[in-house]
Amino acid sequence: MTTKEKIIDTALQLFNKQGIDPVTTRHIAKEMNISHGNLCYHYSKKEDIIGQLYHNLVAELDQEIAAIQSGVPSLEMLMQATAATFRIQYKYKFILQDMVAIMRKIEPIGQHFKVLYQQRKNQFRLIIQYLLMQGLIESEKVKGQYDNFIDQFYIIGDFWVSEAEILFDGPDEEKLAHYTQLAFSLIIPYFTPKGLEAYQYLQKAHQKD
Amino acid sequence: MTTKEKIIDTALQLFNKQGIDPVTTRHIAKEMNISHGNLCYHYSKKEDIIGQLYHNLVAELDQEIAAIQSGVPSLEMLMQATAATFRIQYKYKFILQDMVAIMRKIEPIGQHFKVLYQQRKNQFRLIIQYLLMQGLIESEKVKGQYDNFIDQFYIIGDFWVSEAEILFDGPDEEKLAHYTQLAFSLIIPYFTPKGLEAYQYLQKAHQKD
DNA sequence: TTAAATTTAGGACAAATGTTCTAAATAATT
DNA sequence: AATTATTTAGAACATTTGTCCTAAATTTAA
Repeated sequence: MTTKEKIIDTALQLFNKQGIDPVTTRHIAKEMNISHGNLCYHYSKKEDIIGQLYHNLVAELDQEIAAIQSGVPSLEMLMQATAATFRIQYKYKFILQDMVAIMRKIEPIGQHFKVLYQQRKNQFRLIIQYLLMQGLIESEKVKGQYDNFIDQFYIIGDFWVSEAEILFDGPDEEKLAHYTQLAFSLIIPYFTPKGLEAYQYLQKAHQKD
Repeated sequence: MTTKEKIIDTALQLFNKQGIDPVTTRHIAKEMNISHGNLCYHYSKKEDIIGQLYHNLVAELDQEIAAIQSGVPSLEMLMQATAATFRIQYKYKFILQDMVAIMRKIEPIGQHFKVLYQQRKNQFRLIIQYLLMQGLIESEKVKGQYDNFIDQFYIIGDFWVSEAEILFDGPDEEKLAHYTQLAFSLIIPYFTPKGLEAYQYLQKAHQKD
């Protein structure tokens, strides 16, 4: 691993543990036993490190989603995509926990996130349409209901890490499983009997892993 | 207004606009045209100011909720409580936007929030029971469904301000109305036909205001 | 009115932070 | 083997921040 990579790695650990505010470039350098000057040679500003980490987060998400979406859309695909997304988000949890502060400090990230959000929303719309066509979820009781649903899903998807940091005591794997299930269960009340059956089947299959 | 009150007032404005990190005690003092020494006489530490503001948030929430809950439980009550809560949360939005950072910086707040969360959850459980008894919402399709629902509701309730800061362009009142509706609409898929009717009636009544 | 308490202004000081610079050490290239 | 480029360490510097102190000004109480 190059020094540059190790800086990113160490910074991620420290940011995740303490948040961006109390972690300085000097702390990162000390943690990995290199000089402060050396660290500044690679990343002269803390913002550059955060920017790189945000870039890595997005890259990992893109890669994972692309891999999953290469298959046929299905309920299982949605579950897998959710689980994969949550796992990656948790890996970079400081970004979501300090989201507003980061967006204010580094404007381009805020802009990018906005675009990304629209893309994700459109992707989700396609999946909803698929689930409707397959008769797995009911048609809208109220106009715009599924648009609301998507917004709700993404708020929880972006901020469960913050809520978990404050409220959840327990190992990371349990935390991840709990909140993945919590978010995904948003869809349950929309299921048709057929959809519910498919969901419960997948749940059982997943528990065997 | 005493100097002490004005400090709290000014700090709230600055924190809401810029977040806690970039706002220093000197900025607050300068903003209100008093000396830095004077400000430190009243609040020697930034944490004390944040603590006071958190205290005020909780006090306002308690007061509002108590007033609303003095009446008979109803769907309208739940809507009013949601709207009132969201309004107060938005007034102190920096607390929710910088939640994780604040909890880490000031541990007692984190502890208090945990307790508060359990209280709110229990209150909500009572309301759910009431709505069930009145036949306004369906009984659980899946065990633990309404517990999940409450958790989902509170994640959105706590973090819509963060999402809105990044994604929503528009005046505060619209923002507030949009996210209040978004959170409340979580309950729609659980409505019985009777519940849906009651909801739509209340929606219309509310739009006339 | 006088004495005491409170409030205010301004400065002092150490510690921390972001940033830049220089020179040594190491690696790569010719 | 020589030289060029890259990487590293360490120091230096201005700024900022939290904290404390003193003395003046103002208000309150006796």
